[in-house]
Amino acid sequence: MKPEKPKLALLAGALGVSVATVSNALSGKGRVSPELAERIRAKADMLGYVPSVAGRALRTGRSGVIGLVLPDIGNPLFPQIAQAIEQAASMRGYGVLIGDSRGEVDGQTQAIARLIDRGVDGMVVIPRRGTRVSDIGCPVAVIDSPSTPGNTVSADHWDGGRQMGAHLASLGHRRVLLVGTSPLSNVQADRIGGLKEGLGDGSITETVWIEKLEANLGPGCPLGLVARVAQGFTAIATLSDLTALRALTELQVAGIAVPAAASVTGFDDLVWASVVTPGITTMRLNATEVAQLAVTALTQAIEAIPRGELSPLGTVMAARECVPMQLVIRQSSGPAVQPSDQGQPS
Amino acid sequence: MKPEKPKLALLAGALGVSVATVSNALSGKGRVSPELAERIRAKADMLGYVPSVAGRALRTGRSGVIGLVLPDIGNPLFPQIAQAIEQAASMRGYGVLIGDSRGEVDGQTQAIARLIDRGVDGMVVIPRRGTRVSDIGCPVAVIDSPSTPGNTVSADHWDGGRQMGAHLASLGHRRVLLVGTSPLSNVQADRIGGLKEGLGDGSITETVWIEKLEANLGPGCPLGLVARVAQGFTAIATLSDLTALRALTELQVAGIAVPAAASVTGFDDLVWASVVTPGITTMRLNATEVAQLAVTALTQAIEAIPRGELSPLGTVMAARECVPMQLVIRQSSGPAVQPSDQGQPS
DNA sequence: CATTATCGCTTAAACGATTAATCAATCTTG
DNA sequence: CAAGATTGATTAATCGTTTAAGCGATAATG
Repeated sequence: MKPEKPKLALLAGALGVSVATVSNALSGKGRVSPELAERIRAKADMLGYVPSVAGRALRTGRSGVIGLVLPDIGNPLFPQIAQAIEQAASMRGYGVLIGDSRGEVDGQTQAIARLIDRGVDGMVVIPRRGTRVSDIGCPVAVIDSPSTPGNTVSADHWDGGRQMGAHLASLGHRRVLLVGTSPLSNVQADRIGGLKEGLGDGSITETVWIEKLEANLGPGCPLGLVARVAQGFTAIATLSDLTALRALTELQVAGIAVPAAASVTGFDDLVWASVVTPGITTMRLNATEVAQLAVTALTQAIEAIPRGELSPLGTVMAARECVPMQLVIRQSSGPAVQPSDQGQPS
Repeated sequence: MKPEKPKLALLAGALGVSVATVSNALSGKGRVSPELAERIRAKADMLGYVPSVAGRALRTGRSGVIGLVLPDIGNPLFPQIAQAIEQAASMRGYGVLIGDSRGEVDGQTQAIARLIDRGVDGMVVIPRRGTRVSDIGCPVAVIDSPSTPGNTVSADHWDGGRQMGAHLASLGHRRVLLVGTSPLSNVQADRIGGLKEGLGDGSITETVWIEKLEANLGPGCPLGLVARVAQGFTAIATLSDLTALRALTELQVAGIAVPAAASVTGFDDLVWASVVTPGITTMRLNATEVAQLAVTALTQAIEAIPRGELSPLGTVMAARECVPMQLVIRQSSGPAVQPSDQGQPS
């Protein structure tokens, strides 16, 4: 009538053995006869025994929880990453605690501190652009761009750019406008580099940074793409699907058909890329794999720590990894308009 | 040279008092002379003392962590909610553990179970549409629509719909196409109801459910809006900004100017609503306030539980609350085209 | 056969915080 | 002024788990 919440002592009592034996049997660590171990395990999941996280954490000094810190949770990429991290983590028996920077300047540092106070065993950090994750007191896996110094896991943004550049080049685009938000982002810098490489030497590119534009014209200002197209740019290669969306609609209302009159490409394959008309050609970021690598590296680092001590030298991480991005061709990219058509927008 | 991690015993030793006194001083519970208490507090934050979550959790039976469960983390609304919840929670000293349904059918139940096993004190759940959150073993705050039975916190989706309907009506729209994804969603049902009310009796509406459409025509299929406009519909009122985006671009490529030839409205004020051209008129969901209410109710329920026992009767919650939505007028909605213009798309 | 190993399990000591119970001293009060 | 109330601190038990150390009994060894 009163099904007590099963703890080790209860199991031990029910089977007439000591708690230590039960613990050993369930963890498979000590020396327990196979038959007894089996009986114990049976009883355990018959009673639905679940070890108390608190008790274990107190004794072992590890909480079984990792933190997830993002510069800006509002980032449209967040859901994908969060989901993938959570999945990878829970597969390894870890929980995921949210660390939010709250948009404040040094929110990242504060968020990290809060997580440490909560006793996380380690954390995955996607650093605010420009910032480095300094030596905190626990293992950290950083997700950023491969060109970030330090041990990081990331998508191969450069190669992604290269693929996209090659795609556009193969469609005959020679004058391409590159549109990003901030030059301080390692990720965006990589993508730009790759794009230029992929487009090849025969191409002319120009780069527009939205942050700078908006500093003058106010947030949400037009990007002036119509004029650019008139100047002969046949493709707008953006560094994010959000920007691509902005570009796409800006061109559409001006009556410039995409991709007939100009191509538009994005990055990351966010939700809307596939539902708008025309569908946005983009580079898919395999968040699952990135997360898997990051979490694997992180948990390994965590479990490699001897016993009871904090991470000895701060950040400990497995080798840097890099996962490829995948080109997703939709309808927003098409053959370049011929030179004869240029300069005379109807 | 070796700054040991401060625990109660260390503080006690340094001040020549007992750990109990230190504990009492810091928690303000027992009886400690004001001067001693002050000295202790000073020493505490001079040494940077942070109570061990594990120790406290073990003793008190509460972890100081709440779970956040969403049907689909991929939901574009997720970032806002997650951020707001995290903020509200950490203000009350709680951490937030992610619970992901993984898109599986009964993922929600599994996610909840995992969170409970991790020892959360309570959880905020945004239920998968159609499902009810049954009696789990801890306090729960549900975020859904007000028409959901049970104790819930939510935005006033109905009134949001009403406001939007009134807005469109005031612009002269009489034939309005309603576009949603699934009729099973309480939220969407409310919004539809509100829209019809707001539009008034003089209006003719028709509802399109994307899920059904895609079941026949495949995912990402056109919504057939061009034909609808030709039939005399002057406004497309969607139940989500994602759908609004889909509608907007579909019309744009067909050469139907928004809002000159047809208005489009959305819901939720997601990131892209403000960056596309034309900006999408939408209803802003005040995630911060909803989160605040949910977390407040939840933590109160948690802290109301006597001592050491699980929630006695399962779900305990404060009164149902409802926060208003806010109309954000942008450029995608405008005066209805006159009847004389109807039926003859140029 | 006497001595060690090995096996299978138990004892008991942590981990760090909270809190009821206790106790000595000081303060009220009739 | 003696008996009780109050104050300010301490003692010790407890939460549930892990794990080093201990201890008979059986098996291996010279």
